[in-house]
Amino acid sequence: MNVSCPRLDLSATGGEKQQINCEEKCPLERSICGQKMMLTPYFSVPHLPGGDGPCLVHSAVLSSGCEQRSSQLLHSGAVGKIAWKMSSMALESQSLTQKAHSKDEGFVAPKVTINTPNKSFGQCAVSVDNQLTMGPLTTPKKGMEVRSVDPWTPTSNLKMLISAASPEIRNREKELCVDNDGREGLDPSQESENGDWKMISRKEKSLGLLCHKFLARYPDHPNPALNNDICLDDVATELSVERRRIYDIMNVLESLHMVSRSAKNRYTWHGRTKLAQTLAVLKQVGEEQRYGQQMLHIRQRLRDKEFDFDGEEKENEEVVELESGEQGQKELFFVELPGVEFKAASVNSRKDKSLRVMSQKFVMLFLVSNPRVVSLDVAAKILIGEDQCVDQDKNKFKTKVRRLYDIANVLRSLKLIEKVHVTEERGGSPPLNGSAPKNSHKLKSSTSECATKKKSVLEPRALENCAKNLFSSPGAKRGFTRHPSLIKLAKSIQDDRRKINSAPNSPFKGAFSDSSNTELPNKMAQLAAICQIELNQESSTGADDPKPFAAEADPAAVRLDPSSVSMEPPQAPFQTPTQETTVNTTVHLTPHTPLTALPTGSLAYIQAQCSPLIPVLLPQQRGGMPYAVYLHSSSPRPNPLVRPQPTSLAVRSMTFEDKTGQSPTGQGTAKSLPAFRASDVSPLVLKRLRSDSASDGSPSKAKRTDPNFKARLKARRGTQPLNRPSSRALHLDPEFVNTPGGAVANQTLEQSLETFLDKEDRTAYSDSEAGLTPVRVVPLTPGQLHTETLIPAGYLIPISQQSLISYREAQDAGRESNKALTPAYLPNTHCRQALAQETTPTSLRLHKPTAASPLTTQQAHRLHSPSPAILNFTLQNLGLISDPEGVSSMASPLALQQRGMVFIKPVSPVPVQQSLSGQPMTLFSLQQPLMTTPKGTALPQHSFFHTPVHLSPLAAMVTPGGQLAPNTVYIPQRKLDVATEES
DNA sequence: GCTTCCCGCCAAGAA
DNA sequence: TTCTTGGCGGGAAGC
Repeated sequence: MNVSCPRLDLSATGGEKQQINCEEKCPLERSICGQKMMLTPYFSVPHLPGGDGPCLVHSAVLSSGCEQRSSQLLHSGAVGKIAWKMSSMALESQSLTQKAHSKDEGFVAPKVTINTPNKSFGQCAVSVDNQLTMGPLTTPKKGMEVRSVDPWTPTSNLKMLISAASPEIRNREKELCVDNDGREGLDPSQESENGDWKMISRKEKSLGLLCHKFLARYPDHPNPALNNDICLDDVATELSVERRRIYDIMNVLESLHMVSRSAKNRYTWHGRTKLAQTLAVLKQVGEEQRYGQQMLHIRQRLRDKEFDFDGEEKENEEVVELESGEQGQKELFFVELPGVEFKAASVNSRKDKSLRVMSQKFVMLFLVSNPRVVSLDVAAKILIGEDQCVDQDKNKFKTKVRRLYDIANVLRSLKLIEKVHVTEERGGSPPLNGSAPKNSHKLKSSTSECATKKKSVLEPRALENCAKNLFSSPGAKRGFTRHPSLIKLAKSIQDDRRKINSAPNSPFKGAFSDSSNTELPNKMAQLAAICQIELNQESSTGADDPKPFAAEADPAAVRLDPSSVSMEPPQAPFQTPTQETTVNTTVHLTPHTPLTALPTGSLAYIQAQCSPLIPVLLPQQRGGMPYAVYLHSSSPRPNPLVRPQPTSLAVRSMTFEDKTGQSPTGQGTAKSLPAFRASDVSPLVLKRLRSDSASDGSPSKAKRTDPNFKARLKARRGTQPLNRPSSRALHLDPEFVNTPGGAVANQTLEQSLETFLDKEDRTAYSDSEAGLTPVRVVPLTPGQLHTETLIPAGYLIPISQQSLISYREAQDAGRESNKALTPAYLPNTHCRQALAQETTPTSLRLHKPTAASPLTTQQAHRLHSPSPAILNFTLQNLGLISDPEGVSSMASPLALQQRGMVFIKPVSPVPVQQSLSGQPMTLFSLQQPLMTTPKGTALPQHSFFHTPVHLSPLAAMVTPGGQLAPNTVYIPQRKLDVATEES
């Protein structure tokens, strides 16, 4: 059967945006809709709420079909400062062959076509046939829906993709196939009668999966010249769902301007062509709405609750939250894009509660939050506040959360956000008094989450990681971490580790076995040393260290996937403008940072960036997309910038990464902060904010062991925010805005950002001098992951090669920009040159440019060398990186030992330099001591394996005074925890 | 027990 | 009046 639907082949329109009469062009369409469709002309001018006028700032390049070219220009560095690269998920690029192929061509027709020569004529594959024979489609009635299981339909293709990606679903699909053998054509209602439909797992009927199916039908970048019309009836029929569900999807997609309502029951598919533009606009609007501010308030309240053991406080806080939420907040309606006419049916009647509006607001929260982790709870509160609902009750909150789940699921399908495990970083207040955390259920939830979800990725280590989380959680009561049963568990885990380490492929087997016996005591002794070191360091550098703003994670976070917008495989070594803008920022490594060589590996010790995660790069896996596996480190990490130690609570969360590659801090926060300090903000609020940030600089757990430090901490207690991610957190992917248009669109934002950054840094300094921790000092680098709050436990985070490369570029640019910076700004820059190429530990084989290669050697390194960002990220997480001015004591080999993290080559010892010549290097995650409470000062190093390497960034990093030592240094190593993707 | 979110009722509004 | 749209919350699956 070959159904030729003009909807899929309207190239005859010549690319003109014109009114298309279905009756003329599409017999099928005629029979289906018989109505005119208007391809959206891009003329109208949006009026952004709170804005002074039309928001055309971000619309310059994007719109209609110029994106592709713009993208190329941006990637080549010819245009703009921000290159929103379209990276792709390996899955997408590999599986969606048709889609990817289409993308390569720039524009493609909607994949609605069902051209299935081999299609079987089973009863189950009848959607199109039925359309042809049934005449005009009407609203599907219950029982009329047909399950489209034809293997050659787009939906089936999607199923294949999903099946390939998920063994669980694959198995389920197999079962379904078996079931359908005898009952093909059964519609959901019929199956329901038979019980089959209801037997289908709830997950398989999820809105996210449905959205996946829906998205698989259409290209990311449709040719505007073609008819990209969407008939809801068709979709509902072919996806075998009720239209109600389709509305949910469409509303969210509409909020992102991926679709636009063209007529009743009809939408026009825009794909991701406008996504970047939309996100840029939303970001701007979000900043205007001061969502970041509101989130801070709410988070602060939540943190206050944590410290307040009086449950009655809750009600009062609710009121305050509402007030704060209403503060300075303007009523926000649907944000339109230039040229996008909004035709929602009930836009005027329900817009305030519309799912699309909620979706936009939700996305805004990600865009303006730093880190881009948004708690559903917080989001719900904000949304409720906007609704001016004073008498909010739990029901309303629950309803809001339900809707947010719906939205989040769709956004996840779009790969704009993703759920992540977030370690509960209870920054604030280490229970010095030994009191138990108020939120014990969260602890349970976290651990449960860890035990279950991490299992899928790191199953062998699931329990271990959970235990590590427990021990690494500063927020958790220490007494708990010392509980004998946990210690016993830790030992058990260590035994397991020994077994793993004793594996034949472990190059350090002997060393580890030797040290295993004394490992625990030694580590504890080391921890004590760390306490002292960090305390000293804090004294010397103290508040000068850049601190992430609003680092606390909320209970449920979503994260934007770097590949969400892009379908292109990461490849280009071009520097993104966005990253260039971050040159002045402190080097903040994230899993999304480039795996480039370390030509100038600027390494900085960012105390606040310490996280319990040990990122392990898994380069070039899955279609060339490197992944980072985050393993929780159990070691006590000095984390002055972040709110104290994360509790070991790894709660399920979602991250929404900023795909703009822009630092949330740098933009959302930076831009919002000035307003914060404006006169319209009460001193109390400002103080709270500062105190909030102060928590970012909260001492590590190790520090807390110091009596003096405890006293200091105690004095500050109550003002320190909890860096505790909520159980419902979403994280926006840094790259989600990484689209060409977005780059241009955000250019303006970026330009204005630097001014704020400088301001903020200065302020931070003054705050530090005043005894307050700077609100925000760490401008995040593109694609960076806010480690202190965003701690995906056990997730494989795809790393865009592009972003990685971009990071390198950003660093380079950053160094140059730093030269021009005022001295006041420099201290917070934390960028330092290093003998990158010679010393960079790498997990990637260096690319040797050929004569024909247009790439320079440096570029080649950028492409294939390990990213300093990764290194920084890791080291920062481990607290091993020191800033140029910082005390170098932390960066001693001992510190490395204590952190238990090291970059090593499979064949060790070998100078890193050699590895750079083409030999692959592997990044290993070394296990951390489970015991987090340092009790001794003895620092036995003999138990550690040392890998002599030539001076590396690592070595340079650990060199006191920031001086590069031209000597080979020994990198202490501990147990090997070979983190592979399979692990 | 809590989180997550599917499901479908039913109301508002458009046709 | 019919149909579209989608707000809303019960309640169950899943953890």
